[in-house]
Amino acid sequence: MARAARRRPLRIATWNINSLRLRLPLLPKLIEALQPDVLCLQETKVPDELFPLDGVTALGFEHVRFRGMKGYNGVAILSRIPFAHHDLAPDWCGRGDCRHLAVELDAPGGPIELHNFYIPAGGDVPDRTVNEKFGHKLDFLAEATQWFAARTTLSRAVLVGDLNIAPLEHDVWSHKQLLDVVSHTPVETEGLLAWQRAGWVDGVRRFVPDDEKLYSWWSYRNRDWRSSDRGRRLDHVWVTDDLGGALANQTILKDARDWTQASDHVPVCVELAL
DNA sequence: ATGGTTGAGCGTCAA
Repeated sequence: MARAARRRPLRIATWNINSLRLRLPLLPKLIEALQPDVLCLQETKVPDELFPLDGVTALGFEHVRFRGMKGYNGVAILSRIPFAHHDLAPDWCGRGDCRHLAVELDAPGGPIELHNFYIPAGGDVPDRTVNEKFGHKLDFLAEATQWFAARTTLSRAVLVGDLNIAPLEHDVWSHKQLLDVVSHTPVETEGLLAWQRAGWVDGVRRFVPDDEKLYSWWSYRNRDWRSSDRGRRLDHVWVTDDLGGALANQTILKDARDWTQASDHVPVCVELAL
């Protein structure tokens, strides 16, 4: 009798790689562990003319889109499945600073709009009157929130990236001690959750209770990141409400923090049963 | 309050 084969879930991963050229040799380890169909990178730190296209296509990602600049920022989307460009979004805060890419994935069941964000870190002082970088971060957040809110027909979308905000109490090692630390201040966490509530589901917390500690980043500035365990969950995968039922699994690849010459962020992956 | 470390690319700046 004919029985439809159960389709393998679509896996979408995100990683702040903190220099693509330096850490290209680590990508096979990520692929072995997560088997992603789509991999979104942030902080590639490579201008487009120097992007290692041959290196990523050799890993099986035939469909690649990237936007980089010299020294800082930079995002890329590497995919095993075809996609079309999605170029409706504005130049956030009018800076041309390579913090966002979007594509329309040719996914089972219909196209999926995929957004890859690298939100400004925001500097050290959480006060926009003395720290312009914090103002930029808040402006970016507000602009993105408004832009998505205006897209009243948004459906079948996935939003990933280094959002540089740990929104929940247990997304940081000490809620009380981080309330005045950039990434966990109330204006940031409330802003991020307001954006999320306007149509998105947290694809990782769907599987992990809110009262359980969960991190995706550990600073380089600790002697022993694992024993001190002063982490924050800065990297996220959100899906629109209509895809919430397709969420099948999540993985935060904590082992990656111990790889040779590791990034300070680890990959985060979500499976969608489409 | 400060410092701790890493990357880009050669000054420091950004994180």
